Amino acid sequence: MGESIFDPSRNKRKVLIKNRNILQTTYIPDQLPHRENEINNIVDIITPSLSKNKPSNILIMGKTGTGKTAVVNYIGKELKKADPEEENCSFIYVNCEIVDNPYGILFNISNQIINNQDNKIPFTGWSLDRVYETIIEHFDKKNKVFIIVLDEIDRILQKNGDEIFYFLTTMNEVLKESRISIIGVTNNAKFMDLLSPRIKSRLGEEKVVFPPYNPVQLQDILKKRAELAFGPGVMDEGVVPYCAAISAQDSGDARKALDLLRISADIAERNGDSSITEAHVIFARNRIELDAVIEVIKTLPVQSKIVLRSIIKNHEEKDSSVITGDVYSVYKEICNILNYSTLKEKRIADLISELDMLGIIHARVKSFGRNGRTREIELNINKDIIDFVKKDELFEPLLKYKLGKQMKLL
DNA sequence: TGTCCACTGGAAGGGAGGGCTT
DNA sequence: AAGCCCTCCCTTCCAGTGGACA
Repeated sequence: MGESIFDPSRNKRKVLIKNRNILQTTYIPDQLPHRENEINNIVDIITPSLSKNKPSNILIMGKTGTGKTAVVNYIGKELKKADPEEENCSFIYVNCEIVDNPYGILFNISNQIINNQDNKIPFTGWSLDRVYETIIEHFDKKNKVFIIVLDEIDRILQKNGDEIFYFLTTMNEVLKESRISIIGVTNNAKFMDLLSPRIKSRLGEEKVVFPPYNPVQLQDILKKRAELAFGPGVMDEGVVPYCAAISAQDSGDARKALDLLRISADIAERNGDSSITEAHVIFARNRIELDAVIEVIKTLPVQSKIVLRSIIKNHEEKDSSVITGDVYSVYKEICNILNYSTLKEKRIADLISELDMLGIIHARVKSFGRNGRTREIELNINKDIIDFVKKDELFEPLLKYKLGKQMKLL
């Protein structure tokens, strides 16, 4: 019997994280420090639901990492405590970042209210009208209040307009027994302005704004979580204040602060270090930034990758401004070499805008006078990430072609 | 002062691909 | 099998535009 490769002595790692779960951003803590006002506010508004009365619709606004989602889910949990059998009200949560089309949202809602397999709505195939009517039927059967949370609600608007909101907010006029109430959650301060007037007033009956956490509050939040997640003496004193300071600088985002703490702990653990130090935090900060961008790039559709590759090529070959037209001509050549179909100019212009929104590039519209008006495109990623893009196996054929040398336009 | 460039930004529509219904 | 429906990706069309240049 030989030695197993899983020899215990090989694992010199010291366990620093007692309860990893608590540091995840999906974790709903029992207490949400510094959000008491917001919680009270919302509870006041939706309390009538416990006696089957329809609460006002609410729009929750606040920057990312200000605890909106956590608060909403916390309230959902508490609501269930107050009404365990869901006799008077049910809480439905939909994340519109994941499902961002009308059918998907209605499908998602229906899944949470229909428990009988046979009556389920299929995930595609039906007309919206039929889905809508079926949902109403099911709502009405239950005779209670449904509180529907639409998290990241602005995502729907971007792609689909506001028809779906009209659907939802006018449902009460058709419902006989039940009532529904919408809680919209958004980090887009201009969301309201983008809605048509008839929907604006319905959706925003009540507004609750979540201000960013200040450094002291952030520190407090981190400290409470850290106490639960780590054993005693595992963390240097300066770590929490440091994480808080960094995150406060980057706009008071508690999620980022928590990530920072978790990744720092991970790094320390993996290193076999016996405690978490500020050095780990610095390390973690760099890694988070890098990982986030790389993840985005990895998951880019092929055509977008080719566009990005074209932009990089342009920057390597040109001293002057890189504009949409430049990108397009290189894009076409790359497509030819790789044997991919070439999309039209308009589509590429749109893909460039998307890369801009993802933060991978900066593309701003600029007029070059007689030379027209178009986008001036800058890269917004560092050398390491550029290399990462170039090494994508998708672009392997380019190596043989000495791309650029033969390009007429460059 | 007007012209004109190289697009932008918005809208509308096609068609492939998912799947339901009859 | 034929007919619907919804979504996604893409094309086509077009009016609009900031500013260098004549």
